[in-house]
Amino acid sequence: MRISQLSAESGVPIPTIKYYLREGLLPQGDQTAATRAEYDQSHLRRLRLIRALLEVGRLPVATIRNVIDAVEDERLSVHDMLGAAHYALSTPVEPHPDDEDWRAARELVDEMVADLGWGVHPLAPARDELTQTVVTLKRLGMPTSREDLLPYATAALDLVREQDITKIPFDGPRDVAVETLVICEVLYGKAFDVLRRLAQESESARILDAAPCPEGESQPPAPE
Amino acid sequence: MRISQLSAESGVPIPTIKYYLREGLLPQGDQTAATRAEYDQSHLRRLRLIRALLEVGRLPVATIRNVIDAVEDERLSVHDMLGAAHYALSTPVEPHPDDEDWRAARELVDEMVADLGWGVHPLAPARDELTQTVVTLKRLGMPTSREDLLPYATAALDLVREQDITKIPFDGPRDVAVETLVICEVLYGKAFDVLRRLAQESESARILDAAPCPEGESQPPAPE
DNA sequence: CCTCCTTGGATAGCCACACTACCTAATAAT
DNA sequence: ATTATTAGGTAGTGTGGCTATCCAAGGAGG
Repeated sequence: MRISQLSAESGVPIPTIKYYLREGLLPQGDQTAATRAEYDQSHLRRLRLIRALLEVGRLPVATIRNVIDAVEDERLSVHDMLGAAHYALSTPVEPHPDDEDWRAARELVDEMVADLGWGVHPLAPARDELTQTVVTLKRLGMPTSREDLLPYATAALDLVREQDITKIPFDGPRDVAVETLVICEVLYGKAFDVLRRLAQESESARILDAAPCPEGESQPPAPE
Repeated sequence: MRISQLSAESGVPIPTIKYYLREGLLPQGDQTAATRAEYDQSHLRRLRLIRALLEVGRLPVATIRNVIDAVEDERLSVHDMLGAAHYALSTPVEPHPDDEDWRAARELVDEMVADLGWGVHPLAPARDELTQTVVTLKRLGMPTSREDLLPYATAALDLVREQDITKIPFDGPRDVAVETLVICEVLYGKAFDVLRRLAQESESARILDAAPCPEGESQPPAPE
């Protein structure tokens, strides 16, 4: 398959594909001559993954490249490869260990993870991310205790255990395993996020409809 | 409080504050003279909210303005105001009703929402967002059925019912209600997202440690 | 063999976004 | 009177994700 076909089947313009090639998101095609390269289904698949992470997951290109680099680093065990993918997926946050709020929040996070018995790397960047979120909540006047966070943690664990993790083929080829993991994290993450918004709309409507506006016809969301 | 104090207390540079004022994210201060305006705690509070939505929630400035416009539109009932906030928080997605995959996915979404008995507006943009996600999952070779989605939906509803919604003061002043709702959606949403990643790391480590690498010392996430 | 089209490769430009710098005139504080 | 600060405005900056243009090398049809 040549680049024009790749473009036609994926819906991604040729210059954009070239850009992804330059950026290392897409592996080079099989170059048959100076001005001819052959692409295959794996490229199409990769391209679709890239677009999904960009458009649905809103991940920056640099993040996607980090994930891909981890997949293609043959020296890594599957375990470390998945770890690298997890690391790449988290938004880096610089810690403020000298800030009192930060230290308290970090302690809360670490204690909760420990109490739950989660086997998470002590330097996992997700710990910093969660810490940052807890600090921000405090600054916004909604201080968060372990009791506030625990229901979210157990719900997350349930979903991961019973849904996400069962979908990941740990014994298959390594690239498929990471790809599935990333898809689960990003796309099912998005799905959950949207479902949460839907549930919140439904619940707040339910509560307010105890005393609704006279002719309960709420105006539809005006398009812009 | 003058602008310099506002800047000092929030950590936001003065030019950025001016930018937010221009963009309508921050209400004008109480202008006491041509070159003097007074700001108060509400401005500080709003400023912190803006930064939280920008930095933790990664919401675009335009989205934040939409939320704020809804709050400040006195004509809206609390119900409609919350609806507007929900609408503003969703990423717009243009529907493709002529696409076969899209129609099937949309049907799946609508049926699921109906079966759950959720009182969601039929034109709610979140329906489109979820549809888009389901379509993308299919394109990536992970077709999604209602059974796949349901556990996420019920978990979302549980969390909203027992955590988020209980935090929202529906009977208080309207701005506080929306503000709390937005904080819940964005910040607790972020917290859940991170917790999910932590849970996933923990679970995949647990599975792979059945047959780990010889000296199970996984390398820490290399800092860049 | 000649012509034309596509491709790979490279450079430079574009646009949106979130700021950031600079300027001016008015004023408050000293 | 002098100095510092402010509101208000315009213009510039840096980053990110493309997009446009150019060029030379093939390959395919005639």
